[in-house]
Amino acid sequence: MTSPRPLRADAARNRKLLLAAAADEFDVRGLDVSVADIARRAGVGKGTVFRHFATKDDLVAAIVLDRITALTETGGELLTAADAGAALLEFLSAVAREMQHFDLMHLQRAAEFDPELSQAQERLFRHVHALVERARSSGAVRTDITGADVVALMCAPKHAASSLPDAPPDLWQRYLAIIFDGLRPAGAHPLPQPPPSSP
Amino acid sequence: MTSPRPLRADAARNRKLLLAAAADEFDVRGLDVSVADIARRAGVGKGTVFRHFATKDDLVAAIVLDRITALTETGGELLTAADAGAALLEFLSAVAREMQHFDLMHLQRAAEFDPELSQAQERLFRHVHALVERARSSGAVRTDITGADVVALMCAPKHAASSLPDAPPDLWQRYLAIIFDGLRPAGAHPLPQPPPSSP
DNA sequence: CCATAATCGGACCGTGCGGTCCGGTTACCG
DNA sequence: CGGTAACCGGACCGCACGGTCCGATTATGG
Repeated sequence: MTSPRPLRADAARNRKLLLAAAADEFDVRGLDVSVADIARRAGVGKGTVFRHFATKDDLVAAIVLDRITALTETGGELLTAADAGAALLEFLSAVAREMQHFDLMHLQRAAEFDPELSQAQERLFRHVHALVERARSSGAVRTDITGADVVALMCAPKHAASSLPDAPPDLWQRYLAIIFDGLRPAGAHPLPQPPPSSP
Repeated sequence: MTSPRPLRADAARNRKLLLAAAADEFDVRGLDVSVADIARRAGVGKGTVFRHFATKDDLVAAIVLDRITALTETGGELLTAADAGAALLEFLSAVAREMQHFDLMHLQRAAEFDPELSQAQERLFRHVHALVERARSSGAVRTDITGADVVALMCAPKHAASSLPDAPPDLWQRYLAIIFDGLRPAGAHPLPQPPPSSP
């Protein structure tokens, strides 16, 4: 795809270092760490960053693309699991684990001008819809929610947990459990507002 | 408190214009609109902004303080409502309506160096705890959640809704309903992870 | 081992931000 | 109505960021 020439050895190594450093830094300190910081963390000059990724946005796009792809794969495997409800829960756990500080808003904005990322996003959302559909028809989740609803709520557990200072790193599991209980059919109350149509 | 001298007429007017313009701009375009934009929107020079609010953070603190205070008042009134469960739901609706783009993380960071804001936050959280306690002992919400859990989840509905592009402005009601169903005792599954201790 | 082409890295640039300053203006008070 | 103190606003400053450039360096193929 993007390999008209086999990268030189040190170049390939630096690229990996950069991706790792950037992923780390983004996860810990948010999306607006400076490129200089990332370069320093990778033990590399700032110019090297821009040789590999023309712009900072390209760098975050590369990382997000990796994670989206990984999640899509996970979702694909879970599509054939026996327990559809457990599969959906497992998938949402994977999202929380993988997405750290990236939430949908960032993804949407990044995908807006990157067709590759946009396609990856679409593939992921298609899997979410399928997982939800299976869980719905198996009776594991209520029938009045849609895939788009789950997409919207996907990042909520992680976000809720990290909005508290000094939160233990696994607290998101608690909020995923609460939200997932809200998705179950048992004791469900009718929902106001129609489901969103977009994704 | 902060009135050693009664503000001059035009100064008071400009201050109000500024607060309104800033609140608007923050809600629509997020927390990082430039001070210059806010000034222009208020029909005022940039210097005037800094005369009224020594720093940009002070400006957002003033707005957040207003909203926190309003929410605290709402919470206080709801504490004497007949239906404790409905009161909690109503309160969470008020939060979603009032908080727009401000989530807890911003609040925490702003409160860190502003004792007044920090106290206001504490008062608000105390009311949340009380509302949750009442709802719990009336059987409206499950017994294994705490006030801190609700604090963490407070901003989730709005955040989930606004993570979708082209979402209708009231979509948060749908996600509040889902999450609130997750807080009910009916069909609740045991929760992993202990509740957070912090707020 | 050398020629060469690709890569490296840090000095450098433009921009836009938060924040300061001061001459001109305007509201208050006697 | 005049003196004065407060306020207004925009020119200005320093800084940090994303992004560029080019001389030094290094991996690679013959």
